[in-house]
Amino acid sequence: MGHHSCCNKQKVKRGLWSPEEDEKLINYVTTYGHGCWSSVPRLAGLQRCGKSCRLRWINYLRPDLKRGSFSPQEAALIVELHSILGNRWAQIAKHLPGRTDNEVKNFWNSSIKKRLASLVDVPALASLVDVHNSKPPEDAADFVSLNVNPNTFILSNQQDQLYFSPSASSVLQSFSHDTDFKPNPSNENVDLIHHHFPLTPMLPTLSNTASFDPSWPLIPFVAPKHHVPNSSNEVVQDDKLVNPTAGLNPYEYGPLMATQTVPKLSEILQGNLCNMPLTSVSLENINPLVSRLSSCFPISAGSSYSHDMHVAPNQMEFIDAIITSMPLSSSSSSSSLSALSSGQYITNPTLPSSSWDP
DNA sequence: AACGGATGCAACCGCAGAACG
DNA sequence: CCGTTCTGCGGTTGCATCCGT
Repeated sequence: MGHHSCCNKQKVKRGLWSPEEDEKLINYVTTYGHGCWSSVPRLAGLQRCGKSCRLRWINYLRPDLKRGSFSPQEAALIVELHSILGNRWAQIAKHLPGRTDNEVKNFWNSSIKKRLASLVDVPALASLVDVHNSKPPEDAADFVSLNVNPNTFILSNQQDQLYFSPSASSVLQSFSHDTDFKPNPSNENVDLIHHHFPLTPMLPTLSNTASFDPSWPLIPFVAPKHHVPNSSNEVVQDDKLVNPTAGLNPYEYGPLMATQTVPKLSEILQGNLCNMPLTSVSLENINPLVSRLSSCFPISAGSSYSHDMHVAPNQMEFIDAIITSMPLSSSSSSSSLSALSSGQYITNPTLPSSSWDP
């Protein structure tokens, strides 16, 4: 293996840094700034390459580093951000003050991944990890849903991402019960995570099989006024969804009861879009998503836009939150919806948009 | 106590893109 | 423009430590 160009010019030391080397680097950088890293080792009196100095400073010596164990809140935030950003550790680390990309990456690989692994059966996870670590072909299907618990993981070929359903919140719980973790009461994200993590949605799988995940939070639905069951296997009891696996179109029934299971986000979105009163999104803009979703579900999207349908306020909040919390939402809700419909993003519906500031 | 596997993490590598001359 | 250098990033490695036997 060849070394970096700056390392070939002179004999450089490698491996762990000694306290003396650290002191030299700290003294130099705090006094003069790093400037051009390639000249730092010479000026600081270090027999290291500039790249090594930079890495040591950024990952270990910087005064603003937090160090120490990750808090459960930080862990939850990492899981959340990873579900959105994938392995873009530098981007994730920007949301965690005092943490480096290297630290976040190591934490993910050593701790979170294992905890998530404990949530699913081992052979399934193995295939998941293999798939996730490989680059999907360009022409692959938009989604590769894994044959585990389809509500637990979903893979997108757009960003090589692993998505988690709210069942992943048990990861957070596992961290909370871990005595290694030191809660950080000053973390301003505590409330955010506590309240919003359980609401993390997932993108739809390309499956029209009815499904549900008992861990999904309660998300109320309001049935269309005029709905008439159109197939023999649609069953309504007391105007409430009883069991999505019984062949129902769960988005057409409601409200759900606390004791009942809740459908996938795709079903939720379908229900919301069908009831959408066009307050914030035009039909043109939602068409890509509707057409995609309708390809998965046996209803006609075109015939479902009815202005007199009931729309619960929290339904619109839910959809609006999804739309506005997307990274691209500030420029174009159309592109955001397109991105969602093509599987590019998964987002926390109630995450404040400020969290996405670059 | 000794050993070996597992784990955590600092550090390195190669690559891509930006900056520079 | 174009070649070179620098910077930043993600993947990987290697070693110290931990832990179970």
